[in-house]
Parts: sequence; C-alpha cells; structure tokens
Amino acid sequence: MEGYLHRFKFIRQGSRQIMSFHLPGDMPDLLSLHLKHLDHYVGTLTKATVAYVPHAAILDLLATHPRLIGCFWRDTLIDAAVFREWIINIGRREAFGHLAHIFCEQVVRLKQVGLADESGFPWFLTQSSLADASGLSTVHVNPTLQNMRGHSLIGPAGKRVEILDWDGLVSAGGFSDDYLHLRN
Amino acid sequence: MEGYLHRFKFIRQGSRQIMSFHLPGDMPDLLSLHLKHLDHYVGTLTKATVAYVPHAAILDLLATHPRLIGCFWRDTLIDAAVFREWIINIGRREAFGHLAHIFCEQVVRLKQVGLADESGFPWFLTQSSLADASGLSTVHVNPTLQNMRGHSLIGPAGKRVEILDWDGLVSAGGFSDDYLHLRN
DNA sequence: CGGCAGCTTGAAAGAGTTCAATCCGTGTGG
DNA sequence: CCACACGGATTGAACTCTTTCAAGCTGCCG
Repeated sequence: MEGYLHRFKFIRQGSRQIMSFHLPGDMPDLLSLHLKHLDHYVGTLTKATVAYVPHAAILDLLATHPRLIGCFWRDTLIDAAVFREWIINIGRREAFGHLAHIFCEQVVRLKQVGLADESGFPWFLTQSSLADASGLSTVHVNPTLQNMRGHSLIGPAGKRVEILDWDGLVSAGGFSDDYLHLRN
Repeated sequence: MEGYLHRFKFIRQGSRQIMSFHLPGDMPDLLSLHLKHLDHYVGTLTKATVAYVPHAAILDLLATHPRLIGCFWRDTLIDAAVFREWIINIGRREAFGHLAHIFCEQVVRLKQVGLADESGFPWFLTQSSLADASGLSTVHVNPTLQNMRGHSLIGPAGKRVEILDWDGLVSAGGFSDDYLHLRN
C-alpha cells in the first residue's frame, strides 16, 4: 500500500539475487496463489505498509466475481513478462545499459501509480540492492552510476533520481515499454 | 506435441537471449492468454509438431470447466518461477555452475514427460543455443562443456547428454527442484 | 561524539568476449 | 561417387568488463 518491496533469493553465503521490485498497488504474492510453497522471499526496501490477504479470501473473491480472474491472472502474466525482460537485461546488456534499463522500468511503472513524473522519482534503492538486482558488484555499480551522471543521463545522488535525459536512458538501455503491457 | 521449442527475444543485431525451453506437453503460449500482444518469439529447436489452439477456444474451455482455471493458471505461475530461477542462474552463477543447472533442470523436466531417464536425455541444443540461453558466448560454452566432461559430470558429445554424475551436477549448479513445483 | 550503514576508490586478479581461423561431418548437386 | 557447401564445434590470442580485496570516507542517528 505504501513503500517499496523486493523479491529475492539467497544463493550461497552472502550472495543474493533480487528478481523484482514492487511498488504500491502491486500484489507481489499473487504469484504464489496456486503454488504450494514459496520458493523465494519478499522483503521491504523501505518502511512500508503492506496488506496481507489470505489466498482463501482471494479465491473466494474470484469465485464470486469471475470477471476478476482475467485481471488477476493478467497481473501475474505481466510479472512473468517482467521476469523475462530481466533475463535479457542480465544476460545480454552490460552494466551501463542494464542500469539504464532498470531506471527506465522504474520510471514507467512509478508513473502508472503517480509516484514519478517527468523529472524523476524517489530513490528507494541502495547501491548494494541495485547490485543484487543487476547481478553486478557494488564496486562496479558505483562507478557505473557516476558514469551515467557524467553523461548527464541522471542527476546527482540524492533523495530522488533526477531524469535529465530520458531519450538517452531509453537508448542506452534499449528500453521499450512493450513488455509492461500498459493499458492504452 | 513433439520436438523442442524455445522462447527468445532479439536484442541488437545478431544478439539474442533465450528465456526458456519447452518440451512436449508444454503450452508455451499460455503466457500470452491475457495479453494483447506478444513481446517475444517462440521458435523450434528441432523438428517439431505443434498444436495451435486459439485463445478463444481456451477461454471457452475455461468458462465451461472452471476447475481447469486453477490448473492452467498454475502452469503459467510455474513458468514464472522458472524465469525467476533463470534470473538467478544468469545473475549469480558462473559458466560452469550455470550450465550444470541448465542440465539439471532439463533432466527433471524431461523425466516428467518420460523423455529422460537416469542415464541422460536426448541432446536437442547446439552450443550456440546453449550460449544464447546462458548469456555466454559460444567460444566460452565450448571449453566449459569440455571442462564438465573432464570432471566426468556428463559423457562425451553425441546424440544424447549422458549424465555420469547427477550429484556432481546438482552440487555444481546449486540445483534444487523446489522452483519447479512438482506434484508428488 | 561514536557507531554504522552506505558510498567511494585503487589495484590486482579473473572470468568471459571478440576476432579470426581451422576442423569436421553430413547432405547435395553434378 | 566425389567435390563442395555449410552448420556446428574447436582453438588461440588479445582485450574488456567485472570481481575481489582492502581501505577510506561521509552523513545521519542515538
């Protein structure tokens, strides 16, 4: 309902991978609706207010309002599409483009819920979580961010990420909002 | 129905990323059931026989047999879980473990449909598709495979992948079949 | 005024890529 | 039946990107 979450899994001691970020309005747990156990963790990135809804309640709701099934299912299919894009991000884009792509995705998704505008969005990540999301090390994320600032794509570090050059970000990240399956 | 498929996307000229493999029995297109457009491609890896079922037919079926909704939805949720595991694979495992993990996943999934046994499974990948799936280059996949053969994890190149040391593969790949949400 | 989380930096080591060939088996046309 | 074409596998060498290790630094909170 408020604040930012992330979905992640631990690998070996100390190493983890973030698989998605979640914003107010998301239903991160929908992905386990029909699964017996959870194969990963969901945690907070900031102070957050979270609504817990038992699976049984969701299933009841869907049973009485079948039209909702398509909507909820669709939501999980879009999550899957985002996972696919992240596979591409990690597999085939190097640090600079990868981080640019992450910023683009966040801007578009945050705009949808009114938490970002043309100028930028609130910065809710540490460099270390950015590293865990991108499969890079913090030691490499840091200079890459500086590099993006040097190219005037984003503004100086602060409480917000200032978007200085949206087209530059889009082109560096090879970003298209296709996979987010927005409405209009 | 027969043969092997893959789900992929092109990045820039010549570079592509495979996001999943599909075996007989899979319904790869279910992931676009509630989406307006496809944001990637699905193609064959071998000669294949494929059944095309219009979305409308699926939706009809689900409307008349609501019990199936959970099953089909579940299928897409498991696909999403596999995507998540691939994110981890690409992000946090290096070549050797990554390829080992891919082999483990294939063995488990192929066993489910009777196409693999303890000894191994049919080899349906070129080194180049393995590279596109793992985010590596063919030039690096090749010696890594040789390395796995050298460690007696898998048998010599041929029409089949011979599994010589299952436990070794599992441990090299940090594999757990958790995320596949198998029945038993 | 510490303590601490998070950010920054430098240097060395490694993993993986790219470029550029070569090799090999198989299928095809003449 | 042989030469050739071709996709796929293999190899070497130079080069890049990224990680790891190892410190410092900085700003905020109690």
